[in-house]
Amino acid sequence: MEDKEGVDPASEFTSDSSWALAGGPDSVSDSVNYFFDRESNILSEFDWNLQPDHAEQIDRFDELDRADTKPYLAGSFSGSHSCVAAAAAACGSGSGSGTASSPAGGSADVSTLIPSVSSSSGEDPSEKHTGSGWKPPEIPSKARKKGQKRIRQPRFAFMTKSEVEHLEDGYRWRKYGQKAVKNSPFPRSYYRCTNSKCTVKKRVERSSEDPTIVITTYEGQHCHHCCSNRVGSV
DNA sequence: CGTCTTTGACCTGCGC
DNA sequence: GCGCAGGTCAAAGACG
Repeated sequence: MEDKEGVDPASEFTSDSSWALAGGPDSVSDSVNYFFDRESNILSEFDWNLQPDHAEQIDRFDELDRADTKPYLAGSFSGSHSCVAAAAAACGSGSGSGTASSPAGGSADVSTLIPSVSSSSGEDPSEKHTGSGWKPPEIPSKARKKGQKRIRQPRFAFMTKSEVEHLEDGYRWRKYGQKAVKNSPFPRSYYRCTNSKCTVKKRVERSSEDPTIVITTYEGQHCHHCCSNRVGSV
């Protein structure tokens, strides 16, 4: 896994069956594109200091889990849930990393940000929890995992040119796992929002081709106010 | 003392 | 059905 280099994680996003390049007319609807047209604005409204001028330096990649979710994506973006997903993504992006112990805050040199959005299933995000954030009253976690299908929440990924992996975004995150990923010498870190009621998760990994690029993927939506869990206001 | 990171094991999904 | 890879859990240790 770790000795297989040559494939950029970003490529996996687009080549993998569960990750499709969005933004194209044959992959998503106009409504989705509409959203993508505005995504940078959305991010800009948060803490991320997006620099559109640099956005073209790196291929944008979006995450769409399944073909059958596209209709949902399209419809939702023009509806209400889409806004939730979008806002969640933006919220996550504008709040994401920044673990209390992360030094990223000041040294991160964010020169490039390519936001992307994805939606996995059309189910209620509030029901999609496999982590400690959601604990069924009587079903053991393991039993639940066996009997309940894992459902992905809307995801939002973007690449950042930074020397540090953990970019300060205002929210507090707790690392719950790290795995070596195939085709990449760099491990992937898994973070979860420290807010016990929040289901947002984040994955952080470096591009194998360009170690200076950090790929951050947010999944889910903050169930609390974007500012309620921030590390130091603003 | 509380919070967070680390790390190995386990589980699930997916392709062959 | 099997094997691989990704994702999550949970115990233990470290740190402030």
